[in-house]
Amino acid sequence: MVKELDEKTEELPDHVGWRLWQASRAWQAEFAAAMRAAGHGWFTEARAGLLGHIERSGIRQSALIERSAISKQAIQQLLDGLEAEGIVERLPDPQDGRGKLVRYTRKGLAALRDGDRVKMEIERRYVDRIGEERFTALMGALRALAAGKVAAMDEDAGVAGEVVESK
Amino acid sequence: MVKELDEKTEELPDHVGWRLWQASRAWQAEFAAAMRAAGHGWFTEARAGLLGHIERSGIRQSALIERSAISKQAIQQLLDGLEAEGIVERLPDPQDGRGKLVRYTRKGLAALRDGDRVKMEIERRYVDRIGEERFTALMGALRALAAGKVAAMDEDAGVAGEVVESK
DNA sequence: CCATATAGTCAAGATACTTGACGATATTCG
DNA sequence: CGAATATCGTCAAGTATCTTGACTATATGG
Repeated sequence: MVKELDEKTEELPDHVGWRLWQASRAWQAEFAAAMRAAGHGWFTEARAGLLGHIERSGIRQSALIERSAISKQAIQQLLDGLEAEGIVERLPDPQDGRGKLVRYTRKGLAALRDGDRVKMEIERRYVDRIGEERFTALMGALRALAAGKVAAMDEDAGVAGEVVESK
Repeated sequence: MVKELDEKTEELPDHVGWRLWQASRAWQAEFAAAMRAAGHGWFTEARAGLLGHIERSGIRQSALIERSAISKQAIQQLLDGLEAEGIVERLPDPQDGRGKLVRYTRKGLAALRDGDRVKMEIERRYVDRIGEERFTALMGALRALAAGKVAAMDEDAGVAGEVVESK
């Protein structure tokens, strides 16, 4: 089944961008597969990213928009989908007649717990695979990279909107 | 303009999947921006990913499909776009009446050179940012992860093109 | 009260994929 | 040889994600 690429020794990419992409895709595929296996078939990457920004206690939709680097319309569409799946619900904000509160349903909270568990399992597998030391180095480098990216800005708050991104 | 997120100290994601995604996206954005700045306005992330698999000497479309983890139809659509932009051209394969050869045009080769230069520049910036040692550790860990993935999954023939090289 | 900003929605479209169906060519094998 | 089968590329249609523009409803600050 495996192709005999060896015969030609193709030079496949090995620069940092490719490696990051490759690793990121692999993680996402593993996570999504595990979530689907856990019965959360509605799970997608974009939704995962959004859910990561919704606190257990709920959040105002406008606040959600601020911290997710994508357009409010995109978020709305994602929320529409999640609401239809019964993961979150939207209630009117008693504090503001314009606003809405986004909250997990019970089903959503269960999914959240499974998500945390799956993440830990994947992380454990990663450590098994490459060793604790290497894994720590990986995380350190990735964190440093992320921090360095915003080193230009001192304001911690200003950073949040940018770094948080949608995922 | 700056939001006061500090007051709540939101716990932003910090697991390995998030970090990988974040780093991958940042790299791609940086690369695409630099390419567009270099006059290659047709450049997008998806196209970049595909172009990375096309050798200077050209490649059979079917071979391209094998090593790109997406469907052949998606690749075809990307190639359609690249062909329309004049980056690649498709010629009939003299060896196989069904097949086609995908080759860079002169314009495509120029873009490729710029791409290599940009990659090196980004890598240099990364090293400046987090230090040579950390960067080396990052690459080592990512390579190890990719290599370990092959051993871990065997039902993954579909992405053979992606992982085979890791040995 | 009025001007303006904010919260959310609706609509349309672009990009990057997917699956399914299909015709044309190659290969294998009775 | 010729028929079954596999491969190569294409066409068509649909999904997921994200965009911009236009709009309504509510809030806020002179």
